[in-house]
Amino acid sequence: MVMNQTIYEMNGKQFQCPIELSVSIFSGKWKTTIICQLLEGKKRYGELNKNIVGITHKMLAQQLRELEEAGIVHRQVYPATPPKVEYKLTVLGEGLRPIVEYLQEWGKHFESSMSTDP
Amino acid sequence: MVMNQTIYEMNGKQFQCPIELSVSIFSGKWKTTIICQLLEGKKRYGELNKNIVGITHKMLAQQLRELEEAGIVHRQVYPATPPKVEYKLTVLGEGLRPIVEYLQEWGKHFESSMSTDP
DNA sequence: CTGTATCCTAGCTGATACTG
DNA sequence: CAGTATCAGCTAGGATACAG
Repeated sequence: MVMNQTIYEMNGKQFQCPIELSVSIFSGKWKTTIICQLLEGKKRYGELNKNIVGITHKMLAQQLRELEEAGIVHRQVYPATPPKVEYKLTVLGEGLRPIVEYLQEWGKHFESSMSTDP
Repeated sequence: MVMNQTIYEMNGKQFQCPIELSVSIFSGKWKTTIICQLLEGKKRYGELNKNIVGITHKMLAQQLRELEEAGIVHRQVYPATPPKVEYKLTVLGEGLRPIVEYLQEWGKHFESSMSTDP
């Protein structure tokens, strides 16, 4: 059963149900793309920047920071020159895999219904 | 396996994978709340407006329209005075139920990790 | 290589009033 | 009852330049 009416709060934002909270986690233009990337495994900052077409330094850094603060992404710094930073999903982040896979299935289903339904 | 790099297009917006497309469907401040409501069953406009705390006419109408255009919500008008309009999920929309339920579970898990993790 | 800091804009969102 | 119209504010996102 799907709940509602209860008010959840996090970082000053309010949510009417846990689902809103979850969705707010990967709302943001690049969050899902980043998560997709990291579902493939550990990645360096530069790799992400190269793989994710169109993203800017600012947005990549910012969205990574938000994912990190949410406890979804772990940031590993190797002190060296030049610096090396690796990002990977936390256990919590890995828990998103089934959702992401289901979203992918549903997205494909959605696409095909678009061509036959309108 | 999670795909990427392929470009999907819909309504002029571009997506790098089906997941982005899916997420874009229920991104929007009230979309998930509306979907939650309709997962409980058919609802009238006034019911939604009453149940969803804080939403305005404009946003409710607008988000419902977008969900309708995406083929997630069906709008049934009963010609009468005063008018009566019912909204319900389409088959495609019902397909979101497992996602919503998983998001709820994950959201709760997320909450508890917030209190023990930081 | 891995970021910050600034500045700027489009578009989402809300308040309010009006309508069939 | 179930919307639409208009206007205004905020904020997410992008371009660009700078930095450790």
